[in-house]
Amino acid sequence: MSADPALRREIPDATVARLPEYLRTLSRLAEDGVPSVSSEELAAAVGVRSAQLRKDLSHLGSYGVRGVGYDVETLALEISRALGLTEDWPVAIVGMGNLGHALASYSGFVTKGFRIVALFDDDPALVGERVVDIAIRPLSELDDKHAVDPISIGVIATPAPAAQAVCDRLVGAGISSILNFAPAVLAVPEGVDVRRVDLSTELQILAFHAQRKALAAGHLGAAVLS
Amino acid sequence: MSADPALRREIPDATVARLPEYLRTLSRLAEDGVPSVSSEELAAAVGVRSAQLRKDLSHLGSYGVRGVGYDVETLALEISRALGLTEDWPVAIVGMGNLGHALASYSGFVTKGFRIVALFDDDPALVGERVVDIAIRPLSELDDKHAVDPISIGVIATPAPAAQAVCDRLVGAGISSILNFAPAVLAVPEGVDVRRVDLSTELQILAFHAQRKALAAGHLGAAVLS
DNA sequence: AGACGTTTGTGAAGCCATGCACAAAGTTGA
DNA sequence: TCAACTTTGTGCATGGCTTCACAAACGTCT
Ligand SMILES: NC(=O)c1ccc[n+]([C@@H]2O[C@H](COP(=O)([O-])OP(=O)(O)OC[C@H]3O[C@@H](n4cnc5c(N)ncnc54)[C@H](O)[C@@H]3O)[C@@H](O)[C@H]2O)c1
Ligand SMILES: NC(=O)c1ccc[n+]([C@@H]2O[C@H](COP(=O)([O-])OP(=O)(O)OC[C@H]3O[C@@H](n4cnc5c(N)ncnc54)[C@H](O)[C@@H]3O)[C@@H](O)[C@H]2O)c1
Repeated sequence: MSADPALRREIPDATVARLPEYLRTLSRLAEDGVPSVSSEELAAAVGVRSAQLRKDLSHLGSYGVRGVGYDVETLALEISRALGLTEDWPVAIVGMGNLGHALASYSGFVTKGFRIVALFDDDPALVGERVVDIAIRPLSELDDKHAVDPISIGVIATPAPAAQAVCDRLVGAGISSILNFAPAVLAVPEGVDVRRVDLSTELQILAFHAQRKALAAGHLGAAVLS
Repeated sequence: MSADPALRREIPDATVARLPEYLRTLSRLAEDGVPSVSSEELAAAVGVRSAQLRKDLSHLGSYGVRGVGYDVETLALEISRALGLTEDWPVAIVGMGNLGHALASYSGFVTKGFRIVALFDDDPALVGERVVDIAIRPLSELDDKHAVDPISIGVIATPAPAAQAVCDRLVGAGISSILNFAPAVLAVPEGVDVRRVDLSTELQILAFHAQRKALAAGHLGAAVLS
């Protein structure tokens, strides 16, 4: 009678980070009418080793069939459940500048259980504007809004100097999952989860490797060999 | 006479990923006129352990002074050099939709050696439009453009189905560093570096932890104990 | 029914990253 | 000049993740 291992065991962070990619690939296969895949095929499509894929999936339970592979629909459903995507996650975006607008009008994540329910910005010029049918409100209305329609995830798309203050408000309103686009480190109480997406960091990592490649190709070592 | 260790030794990926954050924090301290920091202070500001900070920095060389700490300006410069930010990195963006526009008009990364030199989009309605003084061109002009003004880093902001084709063109033009915003796994030849930024993945990881917290708080275990 | 080929699930080993603890190295003050 | 204090740089232990390799499990074909 032991239920879903996803809810009992601990799933390693590294595995959780890969599950969305597995799910996306499985969804595409399902659309294409593919009924089942082997770990080898799926791993190739995702760009990981098959052993890693199998170990990752083993943390969710045993949904494969030996000698055959995995049923695409079943596996997709199980990953969705493990990630919590069978539930509905109301999202609020704070900071409706360039990025906030792009995020709000982005249809990509509405499809997967994430639903934008509120948009906030303190600029009077923006308050009242409607984006995808949701009116932008001042952040001071967060609590009211929150009372009517709960918010699970807060997205911060304000400039960096405002990020901590915005974060504090979100946490104060009981939101414990935050996605931060501002280049700032946020201090939050225990139990609150912050993930950061940073453009600049990604470019800098690319630059590092590009430099290494340039040095390796151009002048080996760049310095004397001795 | 052994030169800059950053160029000789291997710097662990995990360290490279943290260097941009150290650099950002150091830049802020420099602006505030802070002359030096201890590993303890800097680590606290960035949100890591001081031991980890010291080990990370030790991969670049020995730029601290025992009993004192690190000179803010010097350390910032050394990290910049290690990351390759003392050079200039010309960037091209492909796909000037919502996200592409936001990226192009984002001033945040122009400041750090990254310079947007070309914008591409195949939509005739967009071609010719100027964003931050750069005209949008069709992707077919990539090679010409490239010949005149070299491009080091390509940013893909097209829909997922077009991503692989766009990627192939970029690689064909000799670009070996790619930042991909489309939810697609890109196949590239060896030596080409691809990093992906995925909104959806980040939200799904947040959802996973939110679900775990909800289960832990609400009904411990959710299933029978036996 | 039984043998054969295929693929999963997982112990075990190896690898990398993190955290600890301290000697070495520097500063300050007497 | 020397002792006391501070902080770095690093050897070592620890823990987690990845990869290997294979027995167990399943389907298929005769
Ligand atoms: N635009 C991009 O492509 C991009 C890329 C990566 C990161 N970022 C980061 O995302 C954030 C937003 O970028 P952007 O280009 O959209 O900036 P932006 O200036 O266009 O928009 C910021 C918005 O936040 C609002 N705001 C400021 N303080 C606020 C507060 N206290 N409460 C509520 N709203 C507030 C402003 O009114 C403005 O509308 C920045 O931190 C930026 O560094 C942007
Ligand atoms: N908008 C967001 O906030 C957001 C967030 C996360 C990820 N993304 C991803 O970023 C990508 C772009 O998102 P968007 O909202 O800007 O989409 P969009 O539809 O607004 O823009 C896509 C642009 O790409 C262009 N394009 C299509 N095929 C092309 C080709 N072969 N060559 C050159 N240009 C081409 C189109 O003409 C269009 O202008 C998508 O993959 C999306 O999933 C967007």
